[in-house]
Amino acid sequence: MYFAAFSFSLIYKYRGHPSINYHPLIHFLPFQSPPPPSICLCFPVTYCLFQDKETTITMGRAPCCDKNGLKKGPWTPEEDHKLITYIQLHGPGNWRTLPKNAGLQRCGKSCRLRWTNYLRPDIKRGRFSFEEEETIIQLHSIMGNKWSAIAARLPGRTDNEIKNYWNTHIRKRLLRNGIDPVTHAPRLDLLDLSSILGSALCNPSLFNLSSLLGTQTILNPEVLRLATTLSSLRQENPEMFLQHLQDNQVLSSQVQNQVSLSQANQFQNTIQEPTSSQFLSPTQLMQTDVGGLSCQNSLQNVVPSSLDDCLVSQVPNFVSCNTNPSIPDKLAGNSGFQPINNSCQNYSIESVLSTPLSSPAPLNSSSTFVNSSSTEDERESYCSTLFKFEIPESLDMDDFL
DNA sequence: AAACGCCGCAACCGCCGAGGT
DNA sequence: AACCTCGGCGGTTGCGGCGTT
Repeated sequence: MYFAAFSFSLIYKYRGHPSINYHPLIHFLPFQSPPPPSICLCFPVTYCLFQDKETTITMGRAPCCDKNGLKKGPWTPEEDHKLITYIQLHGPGNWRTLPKNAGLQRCGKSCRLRWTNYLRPDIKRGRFSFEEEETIIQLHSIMGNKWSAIAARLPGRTDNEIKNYWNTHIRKRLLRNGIDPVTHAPRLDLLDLSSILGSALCNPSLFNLSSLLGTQTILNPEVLRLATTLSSLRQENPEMFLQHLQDNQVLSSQVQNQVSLSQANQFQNTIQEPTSSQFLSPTQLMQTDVGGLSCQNSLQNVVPSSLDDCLVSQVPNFVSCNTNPSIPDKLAGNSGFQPINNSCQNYSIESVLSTPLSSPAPLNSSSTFVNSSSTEDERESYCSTLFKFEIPESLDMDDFL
């Protein structure tokens, strides 16, 4: 297969060379036979601009390149031109000898990366589509950081590009939605759980501390400690309870209003019992923005039957890890969310907490994406819905992979 | 307008398995 | 069998762009 570049019409601002506008390779025409000489002449090949050192081979293959004196860093248009020209004529591969033959003072590895990640003619550039993003998320939930495998199912996208896109866009969006990008499960540790507790504690009919404490093996100890403290205060000293909530910044404006109302009524149970029609399904819960976490929303529109229900909806992956016999009935299974990792062998709170680059800041930060376009917002909303998918039990992972 | 800090992404680094000598 | 490179991969880095102050 031969390729010939025929258009440099599109402008590309070359990285590292702000003053140079070019695109190294916008279009290629496939040829079933060698391209006509006129096209070949457009890209004259410069052979062997430098002489390789003599390499003495005592065992194994000769070294691919001598790292001394080889250029590193951003590629220049001239280098791209040479590499493209050479590969047009000889095809990719044989990267060890390619730099020498192409007249490049680069390591073969660098040439291969430049070609596969940037210059290859079938690379699709531009923004990822919804479909591509959905595919990436779904494949990542199955394959993990197997970027090459994911890229193999996204024509025109390179593993490097997908990896970058994941780390810079999808990953952050998942975190902001309270979804762990490693396990694809909701992350309680990064949510504003104090708001949950504040909301729940404001409504005694909703709060089941004993059940919550039964989850101590899987919940953040700090959350449990806070829950215990608040529960005690609520019973013993409602005013101090309110103060404690405020000190811990656990009250949103809605919650504060609710607490004030409750306080005025001296914590009499004035809140109507919720009706089943008021409940959000787990799927709906997943679709709510973390900033308006379901339990927080409970004081506005929807009231879960208990804090447990809320937790169950948010923590499907913890269910299978539960070893506490006091909670399986509640935690075991009324979530419509299909956990990705049914096995908890390799899963732990620590693993979640140690997620690289993760930080609570982006999750609740409103500044990170202040300038996000509406499209970005749409993607975020859309992203939340991506976790509704289910993996068929019949799926043969070996075949799939 | 300048300084600063964050973000995105191309490129590099280091590791690994396969295979050549 | 030992040693080596190649090709591929995932993780990380560094720099230019850009928005904010």
